[in-house]
Amino acid sequence: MPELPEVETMRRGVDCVVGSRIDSIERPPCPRKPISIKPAFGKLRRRIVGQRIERTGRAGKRVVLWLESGDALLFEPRMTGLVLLVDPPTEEHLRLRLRLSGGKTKPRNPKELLYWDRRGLGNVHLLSAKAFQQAYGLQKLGPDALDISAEEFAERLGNSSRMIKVALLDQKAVAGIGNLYAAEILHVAGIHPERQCHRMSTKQWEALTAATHAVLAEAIKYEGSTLNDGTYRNALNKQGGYQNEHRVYNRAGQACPRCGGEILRKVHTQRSTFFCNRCQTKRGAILVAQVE
DNA sequence: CCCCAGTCCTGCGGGC
DNA sequence: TGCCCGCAGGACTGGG
Repeated sequence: MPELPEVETMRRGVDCVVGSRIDSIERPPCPRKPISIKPAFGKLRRRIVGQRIERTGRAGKRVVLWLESGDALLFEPRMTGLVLLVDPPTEEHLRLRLRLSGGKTKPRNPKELLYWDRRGLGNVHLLSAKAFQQAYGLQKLGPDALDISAEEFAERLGNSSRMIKVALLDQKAVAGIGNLYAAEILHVAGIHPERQCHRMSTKQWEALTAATHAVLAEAIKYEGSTLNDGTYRNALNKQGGYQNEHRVYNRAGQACPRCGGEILRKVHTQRSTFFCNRCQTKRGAILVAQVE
């Protein structure tokens, strides 16, 4: 589930590792299939041990640690991965442990950085700066959803016949939006999820852009969404709070908080979509995006 | 190129 | 009480 707000919360949580040096990396004993690590563990270890962490970043739904060598160490949590500074939820799903030294003492001086992943769909990749550009440049990964403009949105998706809900999940078009926030964003924008991209008006692209920025910024403020399975945590193993603010996600059968209509669930490209059938209109009036 | 179905993975909850 | 199966959705692959 981690989407942009959760990954950005993780990044902010581990930002205090900047200035630290990586003393060692270990793979804790794990009875399960190991997560994907590239390059192979031994080579990755040789390239990162002894390196100072210069800064943190985010590439779509990946946390990036930039090393003094210029290499980028990427953590991609996919569904159930966590980047942590403290003890993980369970020992058995702990996949990597980086031991750190030096670095800042405020707000805290982390001694280790952990990668934990229950389902193990996530991965850890080390890329040179050049390889990073090739893999995550604007050709491969769209503009970040926090920054994208209405013009960029329209330029990248305006000719597509896809439904807007499906297109929002395309990381090449816009980076960072997943199934949960696509539903929330479209509800705030007042746009029906089945609206085809090439039928969207300029005003709708503007409403979509405003809703995207507003919903994601609000979700970051709440430190992301921890769903019923309780998996998602920030770097200090604390739950997010945005799940209590969801307008439509996982709320099929309940009343729309804006108009009182019934929230529906439909499946598009094998993913659940939640929306209000009354105030998210396929055509007609565009509602003003309102985020409290 | 564009688009979509299938795939991986684990834990949970519904049905029986 | 236990078993089975469907579902959750990140990103990638292959095929139409």
